[in-house]
Amino acid sequence: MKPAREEAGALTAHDIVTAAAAIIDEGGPHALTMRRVADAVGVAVTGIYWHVGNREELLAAVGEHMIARIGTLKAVGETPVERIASLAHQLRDNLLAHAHLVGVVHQQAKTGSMFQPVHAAMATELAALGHTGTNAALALRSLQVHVVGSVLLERSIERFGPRRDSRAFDAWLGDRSDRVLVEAMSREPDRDELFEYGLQSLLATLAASTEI
Amino acid sequence: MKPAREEAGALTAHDIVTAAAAIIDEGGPHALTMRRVADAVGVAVTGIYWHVGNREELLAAVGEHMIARIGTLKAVGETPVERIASLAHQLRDNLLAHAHLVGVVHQQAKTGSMFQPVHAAMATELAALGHTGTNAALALRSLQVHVVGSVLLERSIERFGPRRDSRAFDAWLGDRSDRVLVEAMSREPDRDELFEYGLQSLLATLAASTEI
DNA sequence: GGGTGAATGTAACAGCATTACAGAGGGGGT
DNA sequence: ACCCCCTCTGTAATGCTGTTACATTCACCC
Repeated sequence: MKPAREEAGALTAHDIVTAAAAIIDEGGPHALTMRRVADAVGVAVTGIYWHVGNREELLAAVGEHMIARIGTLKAVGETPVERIASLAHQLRDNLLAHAHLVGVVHQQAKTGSMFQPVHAAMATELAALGHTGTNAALALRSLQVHVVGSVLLERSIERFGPRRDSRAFDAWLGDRSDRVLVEAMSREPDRDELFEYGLQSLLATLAASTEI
Repeated sequence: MKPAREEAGALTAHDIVTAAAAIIDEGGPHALTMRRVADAVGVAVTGIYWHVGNREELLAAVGEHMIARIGTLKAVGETPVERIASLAHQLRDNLLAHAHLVGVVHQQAKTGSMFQPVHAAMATELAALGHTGTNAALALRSLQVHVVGSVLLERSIERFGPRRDSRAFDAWLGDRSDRVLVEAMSREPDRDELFEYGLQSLLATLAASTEI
């Protein structure tokens, strides 16, 4: 019998992985079902198992795919601090574009691999600031925590939409005088501003400890 | 017919929620099955639905349970900065004890409610530092991002154990001279040290902007 | 006793991951 | 030409999941 999928006779594992990545991209890992992947590539479920083995292995392959897609970023700016900041921003933008896939990579404890090129680039700038060895490693990891943490936090908020918790505002009203603070906390936060604040804090301590 | 569960004739929603929280605590949200909850409290599956309605509603109730359990923390220390740091540490310890439940709360976008008491306590200290209004709100949220981000990152690492990615080390070897940095990055990070580094960075910027 | 509503159990449905098994198709050996 | 083996795909089944329609028990009130 003629196979259902007309063109491109051979079904490759790569096709499956890209289809799976697309499904996860819109709908999260929860939406990734083997049946759906099979339908997407036009094949029976068992074909998926033949090529990728498992759902877990499929997720692992999707993670590798994501890691490869990050690619190399280019540091821009005059000072080392500016260049580090530019790397962090580029990375964040890249990750936010595929926030669900970041979660997949992270759940496989492969975040380190994903960050490796950026770490290498940042290490150069850190060395210019006088940070090397374990000191530089700590700084790199702190930057990583901040970027990944921000992206992961943003992801799950998106998922549920801006469903504000009404009690928050009321509870704050029982507080003391700072009306502006209360009102600011009851609004949606500006995520870019938040990311920038933490990033600048880290960069400031880096610059400060240089001068010692 | 006599019901299977002998003691405590009345099955309350509270029993179900605590059982569900226990299941999630060891095994993550993935392990929360309606049938498993039913077995845990010694009742048929439909009993669960009668009391809590839904799996989603059950998760929401577990989230509320977790929020209530955080309780009020007590700031200790001489300076406002020390007191804020103590609050952050206490909160982190509390959350780490139930890291899976933090994920549940966060996925319901109710992290704000969970943080409300801590925010109130921190706001007092921030005011002592001269931070009020939108400025203080930004600082509070940055602290929240750091604490929650750290806990969430730690959670998924735990889940998969210390499965180091072998390529990371090899890739770094192709780099330039800093052997100490390479070796430090290939080791497991010290999470406490990492948390402290980011926290102190935030606190430093808080203290610095006071003096302006 | 009769009714009324809360609480529970039985049994079923659809969807999920996974797998045992049977084929189709092609290439190589004889 | 024939056969066999390897790669790949489909059919059908198993056991898990959430959820619900329905019947049943139990306690209380009139």
